[in-house]
Amino acid sequence: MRQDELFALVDCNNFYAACERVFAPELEGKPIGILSNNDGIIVALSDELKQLGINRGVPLFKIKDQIRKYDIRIFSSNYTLYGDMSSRVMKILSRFTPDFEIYSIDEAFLRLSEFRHLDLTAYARKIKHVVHQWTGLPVSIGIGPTKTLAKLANHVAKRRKDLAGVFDLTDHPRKDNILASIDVKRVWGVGPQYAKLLHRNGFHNVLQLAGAPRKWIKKKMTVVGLRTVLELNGTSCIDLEQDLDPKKEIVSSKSFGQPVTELKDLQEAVNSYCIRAAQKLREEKQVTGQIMVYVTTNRFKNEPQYANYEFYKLPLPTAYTPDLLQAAARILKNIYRRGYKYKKVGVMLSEISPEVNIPPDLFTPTYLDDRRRVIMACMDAINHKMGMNKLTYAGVGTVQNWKMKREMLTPHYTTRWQDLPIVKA
DNA sequence: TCTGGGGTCCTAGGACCC
DNA sequence: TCTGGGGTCCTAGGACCC
Repeated sequence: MRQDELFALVDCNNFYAACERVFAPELEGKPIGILSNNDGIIVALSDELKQLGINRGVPLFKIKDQIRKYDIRIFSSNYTLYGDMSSRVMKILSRFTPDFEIYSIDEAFLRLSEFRHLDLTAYARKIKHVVHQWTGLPVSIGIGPTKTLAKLANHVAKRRKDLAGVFDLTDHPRKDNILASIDVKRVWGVGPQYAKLLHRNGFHNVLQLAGAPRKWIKKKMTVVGLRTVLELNGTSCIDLEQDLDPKKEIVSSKSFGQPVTELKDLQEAVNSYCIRAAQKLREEKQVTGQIMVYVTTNRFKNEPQYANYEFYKLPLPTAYTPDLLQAAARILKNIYRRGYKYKKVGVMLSEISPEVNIPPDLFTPTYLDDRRRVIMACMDAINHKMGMNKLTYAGVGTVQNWKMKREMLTPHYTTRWQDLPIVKA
């Protein structure tokens, strides 16, 4: 716990919508919505779209009328584009301090404790300016003595237009008034459930939450909630996480573009997610000791429902795709029931550990010491060079009835030569 | 017709052991 | 009538994040 820290949270405004806009300037001023996988719900909105009263999470089909009426521009999510723009932003931020944490695709925490002699608001304005100039993306920056307060300052920076996107909450003369004007649900770490609980018990604004009895908070919101309250009071409990620690589980799952009933189609989808999960595993130089597969029908539909899952412990930790495909196929056969319309299947790898830690086995060759690892490395190298899944397994099928919907996808402007934008003189 | 995907952390409670 | 106690490990579930 420390009292003398200073953090900035840099957050790209409406990141996905802004990325689309960078390469299609005619979208300036237009309401924009970005869809989830399968084009199901709105996951990101431009300010113009928010002003129309549309919220994150609303299903596309529910706003069809408004789309026509207000000329709303809708896009499928283009993660290749967003990922590439994100790494550009992060690279720029790293020039301003080596002491920073990439928190999500569009956010980073910067430790500014060593910069306290500077005018931090001016410094943040400069960061904002450079990011915008070099990438075309607008960001907001909040500054505070803890990560939680920096997040909150960022919220204020976004909401109040007079601040021009930068706000420093540290030692602010009107800090209490500001905290008192913000609902607890805006606090990092307070989700819908805890917000309800807090409201029920008379804690409505952030100032009230900061003054809540610590014992009660710990009892009702565990140590996580307690940390949040301490952070609101200026005691830093959540440090930067710089060395990205290896993942503890890897999940690959997607809803289907249309209902799937046949085991064969489910099997293809499971195979394809399995292959993807195994690739991620090897990228991190990890092996897995346990695989889980689950299936579920569409819970929103008024038709027979079924959901099930099963774990399988692998005899030895592995990252060899065929091992996982075999295990997954066996699980799927166990849990599949004929007669249901399936909406989604998923694969989860857990008990993940670094490949160098595989225990030596006297009798069975492990993933490390036989040729399986070499084969995987070859496949990964080829796919990396030639494009995703140029080389794959017959098990993923060729028809792919389950494939997800992406009907409104923009080009891969930054990562595919043939999609490069053309400048007309 | 159409409702996302991928993560993390914490706790309670059961199983098991001595 | 009496029927321990404590430690550890595991898992499921609930909360959160973007």
